[in-house]
Amino acid sequence: MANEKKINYVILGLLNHEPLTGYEIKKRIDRSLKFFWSGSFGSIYPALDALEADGCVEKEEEKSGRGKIVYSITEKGRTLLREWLMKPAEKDELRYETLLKLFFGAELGREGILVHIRKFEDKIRKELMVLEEYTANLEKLQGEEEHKYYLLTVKFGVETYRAYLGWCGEAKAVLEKKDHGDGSCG
Amino acid sequence: MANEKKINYVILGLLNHEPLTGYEIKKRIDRSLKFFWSGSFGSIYPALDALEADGCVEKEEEKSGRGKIVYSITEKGRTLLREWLMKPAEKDELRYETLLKLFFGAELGREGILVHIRKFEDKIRKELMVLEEYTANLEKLQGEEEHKYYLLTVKFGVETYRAYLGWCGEAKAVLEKKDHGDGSCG
DNA sequence: GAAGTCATGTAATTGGTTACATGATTGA
DNA sequence: TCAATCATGTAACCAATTACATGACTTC
Repeated sequence: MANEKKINYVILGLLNHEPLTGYEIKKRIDRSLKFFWSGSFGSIYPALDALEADGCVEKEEEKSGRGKIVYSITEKGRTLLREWLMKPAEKDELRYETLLKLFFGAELGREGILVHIRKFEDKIRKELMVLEEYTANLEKLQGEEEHKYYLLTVKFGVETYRAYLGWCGEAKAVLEKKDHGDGSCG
Repeated sequence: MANEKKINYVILGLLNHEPLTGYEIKKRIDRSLKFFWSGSFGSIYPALDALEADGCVEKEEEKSGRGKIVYSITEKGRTLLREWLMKPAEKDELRYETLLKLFFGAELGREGILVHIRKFEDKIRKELMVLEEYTANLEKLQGEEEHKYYLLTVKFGVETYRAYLGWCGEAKAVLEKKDHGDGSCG
């Protein structure tokens, strides 16, 4: 009941918008929550079972076709979701291996670190383009209450990614300066 | 040997700078890596044992006083660290419960979401002040190669946190507009 | 008919945290 | 003397991922 598996709330939150299969839940996570949350099939399916046993969701098995299992939220589930939403967020956590390597950069040296930064920059640039596309689409499509909140999370992504790119430029400038060497000129 | 416990590299990276006790390693993590990495005693002490058994670190037990155990890195450890540093970063991951709640904000409503955003803003504002202090100190103290990389990670934090605060302002503006209600005026 | 996606699930593992237990040293 | 911090460690737990297994439907 009151366990703290966040995947439960992710599922309830998504089902609160529309009935979905486990597979579709996974897709939603990978598309819309991707940059601030994740979840695997290995956690989704067992969580759906548990939520159903608990009466928080209901399942409907399709008789024809592939026999997919569509879940929808119950009143009990909605209450649980609402209770969780009202509680303060417990953990906002960033875990960037790139920064960890950068922190220990003295052992690797300037050039090696630049490789990491350029790779990071590329990845962010691509993801930013996607998020900017989302922004444009969502801004056209305003109206539904839900879209407003979705758009805010996307804008969060856009602004932090822009800051990342600004930082990448700065970091490269610092490291590409050749005036005080690290022994590389022979 | 080739297991992927990141805590091993955190420890090796820190010991590469200076010999430390397990307790001091924990302090370093909580002070300097805090905003992009974490680690508990429950992972540090066992990892130190394993690294020692592996010949990657050496321990020296203080005979007098508290009998603390000071670890230092070996050549093998340094090699392992260097190998890891050269590999591309595998995972840069952000997991913000605040954004998750925001995403499902339609169920909670405007006021509830504003509470989360204000709390988030406060936390970030405080952390930003700390990071800005670090920046000032590190900029004075330039010279050591290590400080340059440390400073870059701090600057990353400063710029992303500033972007967060900018976004908070924008988000509050969107949600505080009272013109299109959510049923709150009776 | 092959590749790709849709679709559901399980078992083993993992990397880590939390909570607990213990005790020495330091400083008000 | 009392609280805070220094200091080391372990056992229980935990949420989640990875890898695997299976098979139906769709599209070229």
